[in-house]
Amino acid sequence: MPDNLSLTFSALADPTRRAMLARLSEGEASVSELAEPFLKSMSLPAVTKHLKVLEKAGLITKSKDAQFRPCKLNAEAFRDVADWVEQYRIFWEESFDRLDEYLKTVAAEKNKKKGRPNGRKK
Amino acid sequence: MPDNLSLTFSALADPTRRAMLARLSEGEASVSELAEPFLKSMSLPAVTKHLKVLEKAGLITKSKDAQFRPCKLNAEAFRDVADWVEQYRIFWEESFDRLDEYLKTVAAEKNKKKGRPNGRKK
DNA sequence: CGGTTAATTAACCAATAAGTTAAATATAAG
DNA sequence: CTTATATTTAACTTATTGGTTAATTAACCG
Repeated sequence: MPDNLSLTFSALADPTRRAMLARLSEGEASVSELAEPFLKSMSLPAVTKHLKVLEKAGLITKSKDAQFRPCKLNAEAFRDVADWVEQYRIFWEESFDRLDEYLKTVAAEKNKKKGRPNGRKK
Repeated sequence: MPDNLSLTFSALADPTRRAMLARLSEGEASVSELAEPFLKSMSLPAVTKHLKVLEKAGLITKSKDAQFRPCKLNAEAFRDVADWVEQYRIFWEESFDRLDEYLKTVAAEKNKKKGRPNGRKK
């Protein structure tokens, strides 16, 4: 049983599902509305399965309206992803001096623990 | 052949791999250094495989230093994830009025296209 | 050179994922 | 009640994933 974040990332690792999320970012949609762009390339049960994956990952919620099942985005899962990636911001924002500085601070704390790896030959 | 973002999310969908990335956020590490916390629970070849997944996803790069293969984070893939999730920010930042407003604008644009789904019974 | 350490490759296995078609369920509507 | 629409479930297939052990490659060290 994978943890939530694993479920979420796993759900996002599919372009069909990401396209469905993109569609939902423009508002609620029923299963068949969501399915419409994909029916050339996959069956309806396949769509149902994708939606189930998104639902289990907490990325969407489904409700009932007559025979329809309107879906919408669920903020929390997106926030979880955003929070996770946030901790790496320093690595992708090109401020190499700050990064370098940062890496040195962590390294310094670390060297009290075990003096092995970072002395190299050459 | 999945697209890059799919590869990346897929690589992130595993707690072992995310732990490796966390370790690398504290600085470069060789394969065996990265492996160390996991050797109780998995073999070295398993670690190699995980690293290969991270590498193919562009999340890390490997270099050579004698018989060691120091690994480090690769900013771009993280930026891709951050950029992707950014487009959903409005959904997870609790400004429901703005969200509501936003959704209405998109809906308005949309209603010129097809007048079906949003009239409801009850 | 011969041994040791670091890491990878090969061959295999079990579980999961992503799709299929056919059948079933739920609700609305005539 | 019957039919039509929306969606899901079941059963099955194929490919991929994540792990294993055994063998191999690469580079250093005495």
